Amino acid sequence: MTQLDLTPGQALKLWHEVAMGLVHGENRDLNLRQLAILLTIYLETPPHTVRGLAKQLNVTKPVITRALDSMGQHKLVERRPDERDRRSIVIRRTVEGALYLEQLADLIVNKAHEQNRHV
Amino acid sequence: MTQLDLTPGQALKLWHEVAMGLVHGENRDLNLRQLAILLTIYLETPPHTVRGLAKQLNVTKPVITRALDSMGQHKLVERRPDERDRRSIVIRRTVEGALYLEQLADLIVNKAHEQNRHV
DNA sequence: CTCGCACGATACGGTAGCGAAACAAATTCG
DNA sequence: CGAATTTGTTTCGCTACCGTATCGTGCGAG
Repeated sequence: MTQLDLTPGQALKLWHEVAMGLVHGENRDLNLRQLAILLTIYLETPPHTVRGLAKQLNVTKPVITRALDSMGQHKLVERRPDERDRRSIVIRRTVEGALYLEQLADLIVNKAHEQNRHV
Repeated sequence: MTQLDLTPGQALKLWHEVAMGLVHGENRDLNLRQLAILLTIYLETPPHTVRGLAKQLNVTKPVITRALDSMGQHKLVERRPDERDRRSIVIRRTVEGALYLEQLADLIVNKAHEQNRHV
């Protein structure tokens, strides 16, 4: 398995490069909180609900609702009713969301590789 | 020199962990854009001016002015007049800003090391 | 000396996000 | 059944940012 060893300097530089890449791109949506929500949905084991996400991220429920609204408009996630308990909804992944995170991963990986050349 | 090799999965997981750390912890209201500005000031070679930062980040000048306002309130950066050209100002680093980024670097490094254990 | 230009700051109108509180609907429990 | 609880949403008042346009000041060419 690839070991992940970073010096503090490398860490900041990597974060800088990626942040610059996101800012440069048309990433005008998706705030840091919303990105954290999106990543939780895609990386943690389902099912995901509003209250569950609110608890994991230590934010209030309306924050999740609003994040789902905006991310739903971009089709990055999908809301489905929970058949077992109709008070709840289940947040599901979408093809578009997976693609979006794939691009983010590529950005990070590429910036990390760039550092190897420059150092 | 430490090589920096990341799989896409590792990249997303790392970004997720760090984003969660920032969201969960006391986020200093620093926007992704503002963080990019702060990192540019600390990682790129000085001197830094409003117009220069605006160009590097591909944003308008008021964005820089406002970011300097809020970061200045937190003492993360400092404005100084440019003696050679009094129309310009020079943005300088502060002890508090360096400390803040040091903590950010630690967060990233720690999350990266945690991944080695879990994988 | 004057006029145009460059620099950073500000005004303005608009959008989006926030927390607290109130809300409707579904479930649970007495 | 009916009351209390849970779940997600909405409302309300507020703050933070944004981009465009404009301003005040300092510089510099003519």
